[in-house]
Amino acid sequence: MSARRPVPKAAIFRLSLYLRELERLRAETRETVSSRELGRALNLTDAQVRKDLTYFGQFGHRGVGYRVSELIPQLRHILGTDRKWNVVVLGAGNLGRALSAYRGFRNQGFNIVGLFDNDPAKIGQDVGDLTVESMDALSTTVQARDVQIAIICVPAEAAQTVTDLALRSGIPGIFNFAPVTLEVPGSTVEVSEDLAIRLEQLTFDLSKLLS
Amino acid sequence: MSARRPVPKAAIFRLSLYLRELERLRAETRETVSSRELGRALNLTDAQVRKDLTYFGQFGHRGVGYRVSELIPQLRHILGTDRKWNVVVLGAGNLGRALSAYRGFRNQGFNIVGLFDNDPAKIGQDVGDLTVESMDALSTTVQARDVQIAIICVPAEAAQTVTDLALRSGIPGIFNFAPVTLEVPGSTVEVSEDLAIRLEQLTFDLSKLLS
DNA sequence: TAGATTGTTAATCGATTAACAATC
DNA sequence: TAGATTGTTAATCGATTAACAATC
Repeated sequence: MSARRPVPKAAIFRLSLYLRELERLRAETRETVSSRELGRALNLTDAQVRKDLTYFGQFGHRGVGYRVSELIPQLRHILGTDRKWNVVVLGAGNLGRALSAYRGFRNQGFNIVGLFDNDPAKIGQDVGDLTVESMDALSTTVQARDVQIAIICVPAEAAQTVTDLALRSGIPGIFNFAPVTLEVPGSTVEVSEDLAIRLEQLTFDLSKLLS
Repeated sequence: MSARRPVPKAAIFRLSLYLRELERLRAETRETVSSRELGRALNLTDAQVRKDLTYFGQFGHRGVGYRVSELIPQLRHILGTDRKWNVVVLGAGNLGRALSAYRGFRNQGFNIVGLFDNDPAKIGQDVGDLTVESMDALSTTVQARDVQIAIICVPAEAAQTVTDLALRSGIPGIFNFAPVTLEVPGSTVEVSEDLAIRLEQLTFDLSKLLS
């Protein structure tokens, strides 16, 4: 393992954008694409595209560009989406139920294998092809179904408790939608998404625009 | 208007985190908070907290810290959440229906005033206190209900078309959940959120952790 | 070959952190 | 007053961009 210079977090994000665009190009049966063209489609410079890719290897062909069908599996491998991930959704409110059924996840190799809630009124309800289970059953399910990711969709007050439960159950990855900063140990991975905050990024610009 | 040094985009995002944390502190009836403490709660340095705030003014009190009930309205004003925003949701699939009913938005001053879809089978359906309307009715609604924001929840293929329709209808702000890079004129504001990509940021780290 | 385009180094730009005088 | 903590400048760090030799 070489002493790897650190890869900017923003570069990882762009890798996903490249992959998304490449899959679009493949659907159009495009065979190659240059860094210039890829950048143009995503509002990035060609230098940025090449730099991001070379953090991980040499994927291009001088004078030619990048072969679409060659680069796609490479990016998938880097991003870890060349395999299946088993996911549980914790919290069966509006958002939890929607994400459980979201095709955007299922298409990308994420299997939603369980939906959990503490509310007795919700337990037993069917949501798509899932049935809401009790949080108490989480630990058993994680072992039985080899779960790697928990999507947290409970209210802010419950998020840390539910996260702790998920981690104790052996789930290493947390995708948090609750509007709270979670404390997780370094041996686990956490990504947070606060949709209201994202909307505030919009209103910040909008306020200036409309004033 | 002074020649304002540019504010990092990341700083705007953190402003929202400060606001969220301050509201939590206020619920606990805390009166003041220091930059050190605020940073600790959010995994940031105290210098970062102070720097971010001073992009917009002098809100603190030397020797004391920041008064919670004083800073909250200041941040709300900066972020544009000291007013109501009227929002329509375009696309009444799983995600669109969930976001239409999402309390996390409603609580923050976002009024969802319409839910639209092109599918005749969906038009007329009730979703919470909304009824799905035809996309054709969008333009009329925007004028009647003074809409500033459209949340795009249609499939990738339809997103640009629906966005163009929203912009033509006079909506200046686009919050896009479709997995596609939109083209919008500079006179409008756009924020994109690809949930599958966010999940890939998690699997990138997770792959390394589990290998 | 000539033209195109990568991979990579060096230069630039921007954001974060450290340090400390101001001051409550 | 002494202790705490801000606001701000300067130093550091990191990320982006420009430039170009390598090469298909």
